Amino acid sequence: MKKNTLGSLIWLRMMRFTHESNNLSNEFLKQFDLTTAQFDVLLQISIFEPITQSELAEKVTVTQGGISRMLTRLEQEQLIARHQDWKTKFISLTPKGNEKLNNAFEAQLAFQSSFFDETLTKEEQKILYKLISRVQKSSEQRSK
Amino acid sequence: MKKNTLGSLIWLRMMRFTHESNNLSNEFLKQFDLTTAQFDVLLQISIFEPITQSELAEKVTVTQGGISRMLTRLEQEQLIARHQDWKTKFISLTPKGNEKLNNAFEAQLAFQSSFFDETLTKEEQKILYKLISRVQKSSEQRSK
DNA sequence: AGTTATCACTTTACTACTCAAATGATAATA
DNA sequence: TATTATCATTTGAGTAGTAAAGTGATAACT
Repeated sequence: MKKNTLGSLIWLRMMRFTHESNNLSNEFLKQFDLTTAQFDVLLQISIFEPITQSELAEKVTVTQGGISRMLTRLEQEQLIARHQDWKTKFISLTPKGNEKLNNAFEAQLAFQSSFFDETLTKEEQKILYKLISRVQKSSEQRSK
Repeated sequence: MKKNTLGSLIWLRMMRFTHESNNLSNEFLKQFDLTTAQFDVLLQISIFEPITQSELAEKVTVTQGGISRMLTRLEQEQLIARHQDWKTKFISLTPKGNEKLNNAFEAQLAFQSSFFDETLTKEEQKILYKLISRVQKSSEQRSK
């Protein structure tokens, strides 16, 4: 019988949770005709616009190529605009994109929160946030 | 300025962390010629063998179709065997698969653990495990 | 006995990602 | 002014996942 470490158990639970909740979130966002990834990207743009593609790629942990294709789709749907300045393309939300994000925003945040509100007290959530933040920041460092 | 909820902040951190650490893990497992998903599947098989494909699919949160392809690949590399009994295929590790898993096992668990050992005390890890377990179990319920 | 239902698994068509080579606009150099 | 370098973005080829239709072996009716 193989012996697990505490860390590996945490790792497994987190992987399962993010996978399951990502699926549920995709299902949920269908009503707004969005995917979880698209919501994430639109939200980041709304916070940081105007932002370049490479900066955006880094924020959402997708490769350059991935972002390029993703934005092409979002541009086709007229949710974002790319304004080229020399070699850099600055991304911003169109009014339509902004409206779509605003429509989905509250519902999606409530949806995300529900996973934690259902099972944890406010105090526990604060603790969880502190712990996971430390872990995430250190893995972010490692990724470079 | 949009207002985040605590839950949505936790959600984002977790998504980022699992994505980053999954990438790092894939990189790490290259030395064993495995992906994170394959390691996960081989480990589940070693624990539950003989196991059917649908049971396995549920354990690793991949669809039936996904598992079917994945196992076809693993079978081609002779890491697993499928033994058909009526309509059900029972999956088990081959000696080669078992050896490969054993080779990678300790290193991979140490690797997974390192994310938490680096930043959290043993006590904090226990707390994190308890909290994330509760959250994951409830999302698992919802997935059905 | 012949038809229909069931059920685990496979396959098709599609999507979205990856890496790495190509593109294209400008800057720097000769 | 022609050539080369730079660098953000795009694109080509490949991989791995999904949903849903298809397959095939057996069970269960009529």
